[in-house]
Amino acid sequence: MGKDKPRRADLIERLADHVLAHGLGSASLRPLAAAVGTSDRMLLYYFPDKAALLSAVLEAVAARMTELLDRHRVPVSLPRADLHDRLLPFVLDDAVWPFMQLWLELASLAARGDPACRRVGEAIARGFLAWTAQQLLGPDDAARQRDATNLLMHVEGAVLLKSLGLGEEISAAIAKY
Amino acid sequence: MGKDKPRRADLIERLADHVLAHGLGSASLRPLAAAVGTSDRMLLYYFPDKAALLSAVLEAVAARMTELLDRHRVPVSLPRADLHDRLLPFVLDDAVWPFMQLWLELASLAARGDPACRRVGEAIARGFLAWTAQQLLGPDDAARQRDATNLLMHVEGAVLLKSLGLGEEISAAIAKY
DNA sequence: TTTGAGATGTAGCGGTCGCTACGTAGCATA
DNA sequence: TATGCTACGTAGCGACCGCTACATCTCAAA
Repeated sequence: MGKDKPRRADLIERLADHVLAHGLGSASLRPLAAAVGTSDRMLLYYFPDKAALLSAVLEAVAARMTELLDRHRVPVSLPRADLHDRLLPFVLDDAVWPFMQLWLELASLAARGDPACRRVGEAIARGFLAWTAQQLLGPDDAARQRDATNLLMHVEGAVLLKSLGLGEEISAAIAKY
Repeated sequence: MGKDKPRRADLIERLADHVLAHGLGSASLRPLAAAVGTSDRMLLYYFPDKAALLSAVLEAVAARMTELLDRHRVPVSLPRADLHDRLLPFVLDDAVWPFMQLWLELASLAARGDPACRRVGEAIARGFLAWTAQQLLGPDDAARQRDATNLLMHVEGAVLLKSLGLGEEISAAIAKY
């Protein structure tokens, strides 16, 4: 092992770039292949089928998201309001926004029953939840988990509203939260 | 006027049923036509093109959503926590869930730049916001608007998390909110 | 030098997509 | 009866979809 794997891993990373930039909706084999300088024929040589390819790509995206979150971690526990004030600008930041766009698309497809999107999306969500709970001040784990869930609800509601053009209303509202 | 319009209006309502049930992702002309007992040929007879058809259908869906909200309105103003406790079960209810699925899809497409989804989605969101602010107790309009935005962020974050299978975590968390 | 396995190009299959050309029933009016 | 408009069926176009058959090329091992 370790000989032909690099080619495949390299493909996955570059495909992840394209999916983050353009979404799953325009992730057909031929455009995808063109974007990474190969052919649909070769994508189906390295992956059994399109679903397997997308699963691999989505897992790579999830890994990047985890890395982004870890880089944003602070070594101390924070009160809920303080973590909220850190987290909300993070998810609305331009650098993170492609992930949030894909995150919305995952949620939309999962809501319609797509099993792969449901699986990857739920894993990311639970990771996000654990990341949040771990940095939260609170009397016990259960309380931190509840606070983290509420915090996440608020933050991801902001993502949804921003995608619909309510960014200014969010800015006006969060100062008071 | 008023002669051939009924046929078109009837088509829109039945198409709205199908879009609510199956989403925009599977809203191709031929399946859509089959679902309402006609042909793609006739859909493009009553509508100039697919985009116009979907715009009309989405506006019909928005009208239904507005009607649903109005039926859920209470004649008194409520504190934020009380309105929250009314609103959250509403959006997570099975009868409303098809609207929320479509709502997520709209947000996802709007985030990628689809102008029709952005327009309809933003209109629904602002309607939702006004509906909420109007039922909220508060010192002035600005404060009610801020509270309504925050409440909406929380509630729509719940929609997103539920679609990914975090329904139980939400139930556990909202009791403490 | 032969051989064999991985890597790649070419071409195309059957299907769905949005959309259109064309013909023609039905029916109200002149 | 002749005309003309609305409503609709049939058939198909060109583009794209996921996927595959088949021939070939490369290059290292035997």
